[in-house]
Amino acid sequence: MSPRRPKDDRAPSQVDVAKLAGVSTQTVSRVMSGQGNVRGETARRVLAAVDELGYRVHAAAASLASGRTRVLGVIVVSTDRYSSAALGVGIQQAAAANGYTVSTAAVADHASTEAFFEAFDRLERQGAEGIILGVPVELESPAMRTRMERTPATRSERTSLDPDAPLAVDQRAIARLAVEHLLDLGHETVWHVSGDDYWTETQQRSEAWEQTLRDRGIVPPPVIPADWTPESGYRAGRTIAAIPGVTAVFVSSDEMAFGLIRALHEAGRAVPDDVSVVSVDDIALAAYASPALTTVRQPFEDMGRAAALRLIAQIEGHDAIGEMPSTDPQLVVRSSTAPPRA
Amino acid sequence: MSPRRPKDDRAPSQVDVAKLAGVSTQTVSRVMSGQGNVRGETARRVLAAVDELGYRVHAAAASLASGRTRVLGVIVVSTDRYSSAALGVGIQQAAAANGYTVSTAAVADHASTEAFFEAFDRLERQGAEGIILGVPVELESPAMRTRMERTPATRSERTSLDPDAPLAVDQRAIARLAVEHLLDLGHETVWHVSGDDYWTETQQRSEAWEQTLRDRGIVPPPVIPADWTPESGYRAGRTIAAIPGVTAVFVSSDEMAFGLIRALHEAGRAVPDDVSVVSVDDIALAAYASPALTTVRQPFEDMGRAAALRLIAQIEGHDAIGEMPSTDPQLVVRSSTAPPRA
DNA sequence: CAGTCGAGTGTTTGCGTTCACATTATCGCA
DNA sequence: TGCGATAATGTGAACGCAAACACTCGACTG
Repeated sequence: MSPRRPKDDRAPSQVDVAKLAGVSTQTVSRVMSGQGNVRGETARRVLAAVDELGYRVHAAAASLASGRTRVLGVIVVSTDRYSSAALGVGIQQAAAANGYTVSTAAVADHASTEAFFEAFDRLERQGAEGIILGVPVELESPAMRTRMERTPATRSERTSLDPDAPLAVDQRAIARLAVEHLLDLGHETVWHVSGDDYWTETQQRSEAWEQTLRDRGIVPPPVIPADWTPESGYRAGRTIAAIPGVTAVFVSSDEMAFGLIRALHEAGRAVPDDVSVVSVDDIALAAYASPALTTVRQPFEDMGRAAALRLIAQIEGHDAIGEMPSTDPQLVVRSSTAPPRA
Repeated sequence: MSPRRPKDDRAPSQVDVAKLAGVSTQTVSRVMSGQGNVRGETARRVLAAVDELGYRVHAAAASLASGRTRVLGVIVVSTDRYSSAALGVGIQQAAAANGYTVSTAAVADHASTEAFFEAFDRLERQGAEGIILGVPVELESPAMRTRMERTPATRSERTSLDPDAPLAVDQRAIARLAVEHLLDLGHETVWHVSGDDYWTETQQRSEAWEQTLRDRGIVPPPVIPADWTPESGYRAGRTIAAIPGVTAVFVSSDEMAFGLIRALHEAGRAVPDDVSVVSVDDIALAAYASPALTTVRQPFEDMGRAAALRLIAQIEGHDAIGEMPSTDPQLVVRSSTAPPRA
């Protein structure tokens, strides 16, 4: 049953298949790429030969001849962070569904621009026809511009290439949802633990948090900076625990919320009895925190899918592939929020 | 400053560089692949031309001519599970350090064998020179055998390519560490919430858990099955809460432990006062659970690194690249365990 | 001082495919 | 019954690079 190979141990080629099926290589090519214009009977003969020889298209050769690779590049932060993983799942799905392969390059969290470009170039050299940027990076530099001229790129959190394009997920809406929930519960003000400054999301959420407070005539307290990690959330929690009168906190990720709540508890502040906490993401563990996290869900998988579809559309020169998944943030109320103590 | 391109818009090729530098294409090739035997002065001239034209090696052409792609394939479960993400980080590192690119294919959690083979074939066609299997799969089938003859594959949890090779991380040691910790604390027996049956780890841990109990003359209670997700941990927790007299549980992942502990709390059983819990993995959030999880750490990143290095060594035909990262499991005692109530 | 070696460089060939075009079969319709 | 149109197939030439081999030249050997 093992496919018989040509005498030398080289893998069977189109020529071998053509010979066995009694057709030209061009016909084999047509059958393999499914581009029609082949009689059913002929196609069947070719397929039989393919099967017998165990032939498979040599991607490098095909790509050399056609100029296409059907490879999507992804640059991600080298981390086990939930958001990256979930984004990846969506990207993979969309890519596979459209016959693309995904090539990944990871860069350290606060990598230098050079490290980033290196990753970009590695993917480009590898033949990536488009690149999804899952890391915060300045698109306006000349170096980035020339690269993007050659190879289309898209940022996973944007709706288009244009650096001013609206975000795929409205980050301001996220902050507004969180802050208003807290305010509506009766809290007098809301403190904010932000994510890492390098990320666009961070700034947008901070601004919207501030704006929402001001809209209600509240003077915002200072932002407490952190960097997405649970450890940084813990540190922020200690800071907050030392400030008297804090009853509500908007923290920019669930992972930080875990650290924050732990620090609060250690300091004798109960959540939500003394302090209410709203975070962002709705990771799988959010529902199983103690208390279960009230959080604003970001549809990471959908974002990944959307980014991939966007890029594929651009590569192939049409406007859209199927419908873009909707990516509206959504407040999920659980047990980490409550009205302030009377 | 923008690199001048040849008149037609095609990307510059080796020929263009050769012409500009006044050498043969072969010399350009030698310079690009850094294989020496080129006079410093000549190399400099070539590099200058490369720079001026913005030339980059065309991977597909190079790979067609040389028969090498320097691509590593990875098949992972399409999930945001912590272990997969961390494994990926290690793989990326090792690959990049050795000049390899990583191509990923994701399959659903309980995908059919066909879906798996499809992913494998996609990577192979894409030119992967070796494939890391991050999913549980039967290596003994004929279909798998013929594939592995062509393309070396290794399972991320094993120490070598050999399907019977010992596990990279001693799963029995993990279970033993967990169970003995609980027993030494004074618990009379230890219940076990297992992971998904498809995974090798699951069976090994169950066996070692059982064995460790028997070695101390304890008859093991029935295993409570789960599937790695926090939800399944929660369900297992409800089951356990309904059983009187349970004081110690060994649960096969931190993520399940979150669910388990939540269910226990809801049922009025305190952790660790009423029930002690030891889990496995030591994910980033483990230290921030309430209570902080006592867990057996698995060095996922190192496992990923080791798998990649192993594969690269085999691809290149030498025995080892640098030292293999050590991958010993390690008990991390935090606050989810305590002696049984008097 | 002829012979040998090796570093540096060039020439030719082939990798396995697809593209553009040429050719041949097939069909419908007047 | 014949003619044009269209479908099915074949032919030759790239695609951009590295492998294999050939060549040149200076340095070193004995």
